[in-house]
Amino acid sequence: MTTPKPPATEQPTLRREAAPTIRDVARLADVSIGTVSKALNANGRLSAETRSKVIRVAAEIGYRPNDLAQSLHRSKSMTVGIISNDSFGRFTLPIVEALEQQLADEGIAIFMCNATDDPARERQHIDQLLGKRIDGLVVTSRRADERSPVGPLPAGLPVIYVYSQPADHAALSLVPDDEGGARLAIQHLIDGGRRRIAHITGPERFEAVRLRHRGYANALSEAGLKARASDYLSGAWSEQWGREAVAKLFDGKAQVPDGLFCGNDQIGRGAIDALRERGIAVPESVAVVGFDNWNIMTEAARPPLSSVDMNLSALGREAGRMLIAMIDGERAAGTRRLPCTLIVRESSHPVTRQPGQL
Amino acid sequence: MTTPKPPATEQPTLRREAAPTIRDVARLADVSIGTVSKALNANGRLSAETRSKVIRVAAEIGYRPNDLAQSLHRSKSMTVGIISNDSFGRFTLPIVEALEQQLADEGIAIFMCNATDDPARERQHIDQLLGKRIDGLVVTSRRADERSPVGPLPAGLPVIYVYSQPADHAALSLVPDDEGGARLAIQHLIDGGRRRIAHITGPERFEAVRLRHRGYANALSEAGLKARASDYLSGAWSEQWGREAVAKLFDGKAQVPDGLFCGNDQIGRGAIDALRERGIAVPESVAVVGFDNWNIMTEAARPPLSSVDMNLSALGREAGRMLIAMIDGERAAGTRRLPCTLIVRESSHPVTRQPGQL
DNA sequence: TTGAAAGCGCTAACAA
DNA sequence: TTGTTAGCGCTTTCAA
Repeated sequence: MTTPKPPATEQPTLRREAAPTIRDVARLADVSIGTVSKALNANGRLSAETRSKVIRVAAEIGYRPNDLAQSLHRSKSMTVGIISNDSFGRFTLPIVEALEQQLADEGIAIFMCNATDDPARERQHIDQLLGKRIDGLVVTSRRADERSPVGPLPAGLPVIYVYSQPADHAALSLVPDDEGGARLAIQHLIDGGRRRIAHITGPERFEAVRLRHRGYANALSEAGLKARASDYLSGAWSEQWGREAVAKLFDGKAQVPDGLFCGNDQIGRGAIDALRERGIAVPESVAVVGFDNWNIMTEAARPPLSSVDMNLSALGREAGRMLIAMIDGERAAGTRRLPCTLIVRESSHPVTRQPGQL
Repeated sequence: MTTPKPPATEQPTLRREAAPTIRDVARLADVSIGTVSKALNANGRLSAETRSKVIRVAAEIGYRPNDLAQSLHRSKSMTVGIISNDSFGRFTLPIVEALEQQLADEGIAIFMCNATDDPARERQHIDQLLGKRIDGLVVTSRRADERSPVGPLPAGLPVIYVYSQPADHAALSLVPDDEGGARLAIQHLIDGGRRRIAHITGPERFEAVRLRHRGYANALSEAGLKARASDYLSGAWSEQWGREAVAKLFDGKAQVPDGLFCGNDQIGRGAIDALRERGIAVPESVAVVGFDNWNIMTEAARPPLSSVDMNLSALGREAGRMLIAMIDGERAAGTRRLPCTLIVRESSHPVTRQPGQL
């Protein structure tokens, strides 16, 4: 006999089963929905018996409250957005990582958005994030320079720029203290007995280049040393530029530097390579310090390269802390510069005495 | 006279204004909520007049539908999670970037989670993501090897492992075709006239090492060339190992290779450095090819290093495509290997003729 | 063409 | 101690 009803239209696709709801728990535990809520959120007073029964049933069927529904009610989504106007890279990464950890501990999830230098994409992402009712926004960048502020954003939405600064300085911005980092490097070189220190760095359109140069110049003059104009070389952020700059400083020169402060580790590594190829001993004749503490570079250099660490993880952690505070209602604005740290490796060991010796 | 009611408790904190709701639009446009919904979603039939009025009002007050509420209704959150059991690094990044772009185009946002080798943190993240009712999950890793599957996950939740494989092979996994990539490199070296090709690579506990070695060995034997056991050197993924391996292969040897296939670009660069320091011309005497096409390494090498590109962006894009398909109900499982590409640079230019010449 | 209302899953205030 | 219910903001069906 023929089937009276049409055959069930069986999908070849896997139908995703609906997640259990609080209603399911209530039915199975034979209590009301309100009771389940109380039991699971441990708020109202409830008999221990009922509570444990509800908890058991919930665990059995793998019940997990729907955050979407909760958020709708609490008008707090427990999510934040992080948007990069440049793709996530070497600098952004440690920041995001630390930030993520910090926020995860508070139960806040992160939406990751990348708008590679495309304002339209950025706008689109912001829109989407606002639709998702994020509780806060973090803006990062590949370089710490100023950028046009994101927006427009609803008033009161906590926003933090990390490794990035809004041109209008209206929001909180967390960046490394480049100038202080440079000072650390120079002070260290001076302490190691170096007296003529050159600075090989990147393009001057980078604020970091200007700030590090300032730190270099100030630290030198405070130590009574001269910062000669010819000892400052601005070029590309590359190993090749490091090598070229060494050629400029050393080839056919009677007076040469005994210390090199490089604007990043690639330049530093190029410089070390160039010095070695000239038979100039590092650190005996010339000490070299880089910037970024990018271990791929610092540890592959021969000898390993001392470098200034921007403590980007700390920057990320601080961003997380601040964002949480701001979500709780605190206000903050302006640029905050967090300290760098010097990591000493062989390339800048003192010439006169072993490290640790008097 | 004293104020009868207590002074308004003014918070020093910025109170975030509630976002406008559909109700606000309805009130201001003097229509019903249902009408607003119809007008904005362009579905039901409506007078053009009403529609445009609603749209205008919505724009004026900056109304943006609350995705949370929408999701609650549609039981689709338009979000996916991406979780890395290792922090997001050099390999994961291009994948995530491409994936993000792919999904953003569909209006899907990404939750980024990092559980650095901590199963408890991973579990916690998964929990959170399930609470947020993600529509899909992507698992990535710093290396493409097998890992214990994430979970338990609700049946039917689309899951893709990218640059990572679940040990149980129950889910879809997208990884680069390491073996094919190695073949490309070897074929290229052979085409360039090289006859004795050594393979310097990383630790054998990496599946990639074993697969690339297989590709190397097979490509050689298919070309009628011998893969000598002594020409296969497994060590660390470092420049230093590249240099050491060259010492082993060349120092005091009568018979030396004329081609070097390196397991990654750091090894390749170390090898090039070591060859140059021995006065062995690259590519004239020895051609070198690396793996990863990490431009920091390939372009800083002297000469620039040819390298196999794993097309991680393509991997990410494909993951995005597949994830969307799976969210739409498609099923997929098993390991899928995507092709690599060879990027030729000076380090492997043919010795007998200029490239492009017959 | 428009409005009213149920319901998505949850919380919290109030009633029993 | 437990149950009932309004409502978070939205979509959609049904009625007007």
